[in-house]
Amino acid sequence: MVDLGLLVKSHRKKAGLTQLQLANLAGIGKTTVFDIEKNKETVRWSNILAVLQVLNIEVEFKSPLTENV
Amino acid sequence: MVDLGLLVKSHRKKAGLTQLQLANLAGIGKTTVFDIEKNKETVRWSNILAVLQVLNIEVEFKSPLTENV
DNA sequence: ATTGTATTACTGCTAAAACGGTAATATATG
DNA sequence: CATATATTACCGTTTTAGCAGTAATACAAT
Repeated sequence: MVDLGLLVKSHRKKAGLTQLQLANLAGIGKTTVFDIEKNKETVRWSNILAVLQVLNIEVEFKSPLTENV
Repeated sequence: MVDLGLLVKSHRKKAGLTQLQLANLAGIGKTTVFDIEKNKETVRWSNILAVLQVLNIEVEFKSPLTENV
């Protein structure tokens, strides 16, 4: 697994956004953005997806069975 | 985005597991496994991770900024 | 067709995530 | 240093995901 929290944080910084701005853009609460950056894994998948979309981050799943997207 | 539900389902089948068995192995409820396979995005990230671990599926995040893992 | 198994669907209850507010700490910036 | 902004942390409240139980439907297999 990758450090999702750090990934989100670095992308947010690169985009020049504060946690609050990112939260608003993603349509979620600031606390949740904070939690995601802290790698709290009990957040909703939908909330993570919302953040990733704003930051233009894609998700890929890989396994020995999948050589595709 | 990929069809995570279908991905989980196909991997589960390949592993010869029922939803209930997968749920038990992942330490979550059968309802949640069902929800994941139905692409319900309001499930907890931790529960998705638990299922992915059992099925040996890895997660990757990609963006124009990340050429690495 | 019938029996068995798996999946899908629905229902309350409970636990906890999400949230805004606020406060304290940290991190700039002048 | 001082001021401003951002981050981290904590706290109630509200919302809701998670869950087991159950029932109904689908799907095999005999």
